[in-house]
Amino acid sequence: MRRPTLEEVAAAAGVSKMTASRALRGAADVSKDSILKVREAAERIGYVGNQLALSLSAQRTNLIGVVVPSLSNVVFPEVLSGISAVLEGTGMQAVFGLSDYDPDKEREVIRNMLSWRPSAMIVTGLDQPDETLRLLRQADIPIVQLMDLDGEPVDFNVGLSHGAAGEAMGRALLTTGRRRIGYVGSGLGRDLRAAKRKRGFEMSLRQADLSLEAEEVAPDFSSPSLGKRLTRALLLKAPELDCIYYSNDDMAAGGVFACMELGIAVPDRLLIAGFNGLEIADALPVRIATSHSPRREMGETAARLALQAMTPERERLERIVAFTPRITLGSE
Amino acid sequence: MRRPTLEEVAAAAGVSKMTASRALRGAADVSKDSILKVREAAERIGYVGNQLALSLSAQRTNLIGVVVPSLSNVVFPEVLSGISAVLEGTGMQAVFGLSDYDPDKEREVIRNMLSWRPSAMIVTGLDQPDETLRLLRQADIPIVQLMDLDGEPVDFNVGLSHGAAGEAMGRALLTTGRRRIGYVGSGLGRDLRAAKRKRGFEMSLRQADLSLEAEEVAPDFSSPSLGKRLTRALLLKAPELDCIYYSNDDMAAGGVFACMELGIAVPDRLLIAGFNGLEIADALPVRIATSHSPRREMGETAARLALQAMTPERERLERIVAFTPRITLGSE
DNA sequence: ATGAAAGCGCTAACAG
DNA sequence: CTGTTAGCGCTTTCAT
Repeated sequence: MRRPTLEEVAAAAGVSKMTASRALRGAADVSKDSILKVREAAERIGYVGNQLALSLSAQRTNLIGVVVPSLSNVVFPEVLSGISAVLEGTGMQAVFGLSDYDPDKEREVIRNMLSWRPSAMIVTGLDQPDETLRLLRQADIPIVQLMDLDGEPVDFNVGLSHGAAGEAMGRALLTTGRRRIGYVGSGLGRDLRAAKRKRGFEMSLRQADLSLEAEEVAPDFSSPSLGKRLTRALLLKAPELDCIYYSNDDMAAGGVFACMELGIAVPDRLLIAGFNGLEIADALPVRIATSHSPRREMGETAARLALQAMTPERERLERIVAFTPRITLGSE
Repeated sequence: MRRPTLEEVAAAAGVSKMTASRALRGAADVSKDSILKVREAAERIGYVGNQLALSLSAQRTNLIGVVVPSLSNVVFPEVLSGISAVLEGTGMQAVFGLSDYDPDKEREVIRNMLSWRPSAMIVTGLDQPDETLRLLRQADIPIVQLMDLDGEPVDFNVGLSHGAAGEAMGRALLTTGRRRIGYVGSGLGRDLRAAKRKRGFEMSLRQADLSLEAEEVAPDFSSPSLGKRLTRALLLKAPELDCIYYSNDDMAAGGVFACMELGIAVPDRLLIAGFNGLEIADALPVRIATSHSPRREMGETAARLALQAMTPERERLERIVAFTPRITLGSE
């Protein structure tokens, strides 16, 4: 049994398809009487409009495609929440896709999304392969590239420079007098932004004629457990470190736990530095240093930009919106 | 400039629209030669199929609608990852929506999704208002209700009984000899499943002629920080507690942090019990009790069920798939 | 204020 | 193996 169509609503209300269509969309130039009859009929029949037909006919959709690498890292759910919140009530609707940090998968996800003819796309990062970029350009819709800033955007760009963020953290840590510095990270092969932070960090050390004394990296996904394990391994190799930089706060939290178990005073003897400014960092019994990335704001900004870029206002918009993470060093 | 259509691909390849259509979909009964020509033409022109037209014409979509209350609680991203993973490669595509724990918003999100004519829906919980249930039933597609088990499902149901989970945790804690028991929770007004766990937990206490000695609840969203604050408040009111049950592991982690700062030995002096079995519980420097909920598996199962329910196999499927969370008490 | 006609881009069904 | 015809359910455009 098929779902009721607009035609059936119209018949039940005793008007034409067009009048029914206008009435339901709240268009001007429809008599109060028709509106009432149509609304009533639609309600009674249980009519739910068909967006497929609507979008095909109107030659536009209310869809904004959003592609993120994963949902396992809390950062991305937060970005998505920001996007959702801004879109709420605008009539536009976000559609999410996951790339699993895989460029091929990302390309296919994007291709799939484009086949729904979204009115804009928001994608993570600037490092897409050429073919993916070509797909996006040919779509001829506003494209927002999100999170990163170190590269050439296709269209719009909202994010922060991870290279600069790593460098800034390095300089900040050096001001505290720390000199024996180690690094713990994970998934640098796929998490290009974490890798950029590490490079920036190392550059700041070089400028002070220092370098990483020891590092421990794993290909796995980041987690407090992994951070804890790698920290133990690192401290075994290099017990005299007075500071460790982590690929992110999840890993850094694990570092804190390792230190608690080992009886190492944080931050007095060992300073722990992460990235993101996650909620958990606030709750920990000791303070860590971190860069607060405005994840939700970046999502909100991207969504707002996408909306504006669909209007004539488009030409007057800034193509690049740069955020700067705020560094806190904890109790030091 | 409009995007190229199938017609243009066909023209470029020197065949008819239908042959082009068949060639691109890899249908049988198309000559090798046509396939090659069409593929080449599509590639050259940069053709991306139009799902709107496809779905409208074929009278079916490859969409599965998924509605969850939020992405802030890591549990839901994990569920979504499970769903995504199962759908990968099946040609079906998940579309996510957020209800923000608001029944009205949930209804509108579901109504919106249904207007895209998804082939199945997966929604969180069993406690939808009648009107929402009516919408879902009238859609005449497989409906999977997820996470919860305490209630009457519309169609299919995958989850666990939160009442039973709370009760089981209560009984387990009692076997450890704890008698002075407190509770810390948040958002029980909207998080109906957490409220069910609390009720089950209290029931198990009553059966041992006990009751909660003290409790601290807040309307906010759960987080380690909130758990820490409420734990401090609770211990001020009731310092002799030997056990605290939390609405979930995020809150329980905050409880651990509070105890560390207060110098309270966990679990020796105070046993901390949460719910979910989150990754962070493993990394903490002390052990907490928790119920391990198979979140990813529930998502996978729901997706698998939705897929099967779209086939003739539908009649032979179990309507209810019950999971039982595994309880671990930590070092006790 | 309302309606009729045309068409969005594709596939199902039938013919060749 | 390939093409033709007839929609899918809606909106746009043009009449009235």
